[in-house]
Amino acid sequence: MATIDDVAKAAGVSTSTVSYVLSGKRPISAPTRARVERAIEKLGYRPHAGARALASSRTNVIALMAPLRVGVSVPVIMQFVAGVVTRARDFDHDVLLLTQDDVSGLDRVTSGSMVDALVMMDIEADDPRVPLVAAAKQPTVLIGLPQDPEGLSCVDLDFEAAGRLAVRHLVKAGHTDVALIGSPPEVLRRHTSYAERLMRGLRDQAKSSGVRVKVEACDSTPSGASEAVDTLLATAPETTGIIVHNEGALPHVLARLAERGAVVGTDMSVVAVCPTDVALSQRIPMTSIDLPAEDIGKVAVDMVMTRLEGEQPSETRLLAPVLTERESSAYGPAAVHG
Amino acid sequence: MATIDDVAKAAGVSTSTVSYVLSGKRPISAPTRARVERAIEKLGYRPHAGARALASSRTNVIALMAPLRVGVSVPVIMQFVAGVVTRARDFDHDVLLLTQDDVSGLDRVTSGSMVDALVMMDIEADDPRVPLVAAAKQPTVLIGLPQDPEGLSCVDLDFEAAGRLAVRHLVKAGHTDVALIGSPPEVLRRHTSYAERLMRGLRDQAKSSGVRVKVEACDSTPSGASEAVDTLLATAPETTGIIVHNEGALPHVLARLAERGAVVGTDMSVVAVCPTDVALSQRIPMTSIDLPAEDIGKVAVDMVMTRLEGEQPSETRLLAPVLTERESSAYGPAAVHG
DNA sequence: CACGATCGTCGAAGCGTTTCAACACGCTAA
DNA sequence: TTAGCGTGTTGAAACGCTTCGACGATCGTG
Repeated sequence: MATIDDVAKAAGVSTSTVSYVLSGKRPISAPTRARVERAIEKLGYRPHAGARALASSRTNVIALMAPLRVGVSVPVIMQFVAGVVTRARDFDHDVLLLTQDDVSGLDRVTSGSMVDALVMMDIEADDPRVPLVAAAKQPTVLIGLPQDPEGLSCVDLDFEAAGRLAVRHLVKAGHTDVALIGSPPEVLRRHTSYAERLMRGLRDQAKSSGVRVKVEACDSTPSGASEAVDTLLATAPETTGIIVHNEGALPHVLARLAERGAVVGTDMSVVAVCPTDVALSQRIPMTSIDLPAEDIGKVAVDMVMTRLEGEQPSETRLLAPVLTERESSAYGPAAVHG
Repeated sequence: MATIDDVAKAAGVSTSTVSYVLSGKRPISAPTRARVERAIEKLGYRPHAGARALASSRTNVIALMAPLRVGVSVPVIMQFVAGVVTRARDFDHDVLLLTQDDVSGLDRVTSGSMVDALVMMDIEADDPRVPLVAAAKQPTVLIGLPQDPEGLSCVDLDFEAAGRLAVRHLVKAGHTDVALIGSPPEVLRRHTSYAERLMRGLRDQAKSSGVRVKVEACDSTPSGASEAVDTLLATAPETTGIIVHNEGALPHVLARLAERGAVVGTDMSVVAVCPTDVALSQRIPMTSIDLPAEDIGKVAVDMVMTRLEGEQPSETRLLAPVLTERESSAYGPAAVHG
């Protein structure tokens, strides 16, 4: 491999000049720049990442810690990841992938100066990783909201607003008895904050709109979904509007409703909280509140880069929810009869 | 951050001694080792990754190029990725994530010495990336089979054997008219080799078993699946055994079959080629040929590590398919009537 | 016309490791 | 007694880059 010295020799300049051509940190005359660039081209020169990291204490790599196995809906994760990776490239950074359970990886990549910054997904209310990265010298952005962000930046969909929005939509359509089919019990047990935030918004809005609301946890399996639907229909038979916040269970919820003879879009309005493409790939196009996973990933990178260049203060950004009406929701009984 | 010199000073030895304690490349007496280890502990010392890479030309990072967006079933991709990442950790390596479309990333990470080796997923028959990595100094393992591996190692499920196995299973159950609902047209157009290999095995076995076989491409959408089922039932109404090799379409294929009045497991036998957990999360547990994505990812890392330590020759490993009988396949007409 | 800025370039000192050659020491063997 | 050997340790030279301070040349300004 050619080194910067080779390039300098070939171009008839000093190594520092080559370095400044590359980094643009000092003015270089046009002819010199041209000669250097030609030499780089000819030799196929690439700076050695390690050497660069050593000299500049910048790696141009960010770490992304993602839940690679557990229940959390896989397509959603992929979209986050895709957003992070593509946006990172826009900033000329690469992405080192860490798994959620590899907690020691945090120390490894931060203390070892392997990365310039971190992005962590799927944050729990009392996440043990938060204090670790808060102590690191690298800036970190959390996707999700911990109880105590400890000066870290956070970004997420505003699930509380999403809960309110979903209920308002159903109320406006005349429904008076609504329900949530939500996350799996283990997610709730971990106090993953998005689940709780959605419920809070839901309940607030239901209260102020004067409608009844029933909440069911739901495993992301066919049987889990069936069970949730069955108990819902048994314990709150007057329900005509359902909010589903569980991508994995969604198809099975719809299937079970069909089996039970409820026609979604007519007898029963269903609003999903999920990425748009998931909403569109169901048996009928779902009215949904978009979970803009890829955007969130991108915003996370934007935030991390901002903190990397200036000593910006930390911030929390909650993206406003957007509801798109499709074929799974319709006017409910009160509106019909009223 | 503490450096190796700080450790050396604290332990009262030279820096090289500390280095040898860390790497184990030279014998160190027990007492010295103990002193050094204590110093490391006390100072919370971590070697600087960049410095290490510069001096040793080893980064302890491997690159993984994964298709982060397109049609290929997302859960399957995740399993590959999970397999690669966890196995890499077993070898004390981290994973740098590249997206499939970022072809220039290959040159960046190889020429820039950012990684020790590469793993590339979703290889097409005439993949433009193959010559690139073949020219790199880092060893590479391909998940999938290109037309010309150019001395690179490959690993994949033996899809040809899987095709034969699926047909044999259906034939043994008495079916005489079988069909494949396969990959989306765009996958076929790209000549992604697994699709073609499965079809080859399928046709071979059908021929030698004397059964008829019909092949339908299929988009991974509800409508695509419905269409495929409809044309199949229209053009080959005598079909009683279906092989589905399309994770995304699978649920919709089953749904459409149900709508059309075909009872899967009784009127119609269906064999899926997909990861076990996908097979199990359908409306009924599917008879399936497992696509051991996580294992394949792990094997890929094993192979890449082998090539990293010795100058092993390249090899191609095709994993033998395993069929597990569940509730979606049953004895067909010939067996029943015969 | 002399003065200080500004521009473009250079030399050299790091950055924190690994690793090679060398050496000190205590043995054994001759 | 000495040569030779293995064991454990060391000093110093890379590794390839960035960046600081310095310097000559060119410029505008009073």
